[in-house]
Amino acid sequence: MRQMAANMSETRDKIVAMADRLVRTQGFNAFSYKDIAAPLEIKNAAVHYHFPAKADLGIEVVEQEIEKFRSQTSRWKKLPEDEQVVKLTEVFRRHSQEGNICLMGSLAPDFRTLSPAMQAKVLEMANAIIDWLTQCLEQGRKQGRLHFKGTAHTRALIIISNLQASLLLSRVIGSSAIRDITEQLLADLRQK
Amino acid sequence: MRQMAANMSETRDKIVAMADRLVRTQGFNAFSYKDIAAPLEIKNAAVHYHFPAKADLGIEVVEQEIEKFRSQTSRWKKLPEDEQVVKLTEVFRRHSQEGNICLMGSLAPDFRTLSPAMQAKVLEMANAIIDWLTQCLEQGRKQGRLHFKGTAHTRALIIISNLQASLLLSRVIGSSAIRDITEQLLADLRQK
DNA sequence: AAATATACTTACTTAGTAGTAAGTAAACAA
DNA sequence: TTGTTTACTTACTACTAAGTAAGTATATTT
Repeated sequence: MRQMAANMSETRDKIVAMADRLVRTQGFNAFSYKDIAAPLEIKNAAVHYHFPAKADLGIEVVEQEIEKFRSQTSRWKKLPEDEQVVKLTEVFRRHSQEGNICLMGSLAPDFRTLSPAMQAKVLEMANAIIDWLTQCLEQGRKQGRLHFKGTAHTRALIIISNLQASLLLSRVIGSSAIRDITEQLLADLRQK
Repeated sequence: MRQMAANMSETRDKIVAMADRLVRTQGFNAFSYKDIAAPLEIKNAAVHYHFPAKADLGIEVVEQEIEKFRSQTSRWKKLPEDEQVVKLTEVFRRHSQEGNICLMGSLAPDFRTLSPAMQAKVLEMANAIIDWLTQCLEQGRKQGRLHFKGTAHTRALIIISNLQASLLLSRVIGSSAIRDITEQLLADLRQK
């Protein structure tokens, strides 16, 4: 009657994937271990076995997101900077199509209700994205491929804000928002 | 031992004000009726007396926000359009100083967990803000006071995204974000 | 073959949460 | 003065949440 313990932590991966989806679709405070356990056909306590506290699960989700982001951006390294920014917007558009919002947009509203350790992880994620985009914009301007006023850091904040919030807005007013916003953003950056 | 029933619905107003604060600081799904009742020194059931279900309370909070927005913007009517946009950014900066995020930023992540009636109210709020800013930008461009590429509607979406998300980002990476972002946004709009 | 570790389940506790039914003091209206 | 409405409180129900302790089948090591 017992299930195969086929290979180690297959269930663990499924739990994290489900949690990731739930954080993005529902918000961190709006899902429970039951919402993870039921569809995977395991028991509540099995989730607690892998992640004793909900914060542990949240931290893992954020950590994997940071990992994913770093590996994606490093794969774009050889592309010209304007193409790299396009890649970034495509990541967000894909999320939008799946009905997901970005982790930052989902976790920032609840930020104060998160454990200190999880807050730290979210900050780490924010900095990873901001630092990468700042670098990319700086470099792109030097190469004459991107054009914008002000510091690269402030421009990075503006662009990330746009991407993040466009996913939120899309959910309320419909998915055309993300397309319109990203297209205009790229046009702004490309024009001298 | 009973309290004065001094004037009608004084308590009701306090409940809505407290709910508004809690939605903005914690998120709609992260506060309970106890969090409202305890600091007001009333009982849980008193909140249910005024707002039978949590969604009723949420709807009232959003409705009052729409009301507040309409009355504010109508007071700016005589100002030049660029000044009106400045006023809008000031509203957001003030929220930032109080540690609040905007209602849209707080409710959009949880959107799918909200009742249909509340979803409709949130959409109404989004449209009120977008429509106003679209009009304002359109008019400002016609007057030669504001400069931007693309449609006024898309530009309105971009600016609202920025304001909204800058409050979220501020919470995670610190409050300098909102200042930097709003200043750059205004500079962009003013420059030919 | 025995001991141990892994990956769970069963069964539970504790602590909320939204929501309700019934009662009550004060204000107000007929 | 009686009746009714307003604005609550008291005391609950039904449910869900996170988290835990103890047991068990399988796999791995010794």
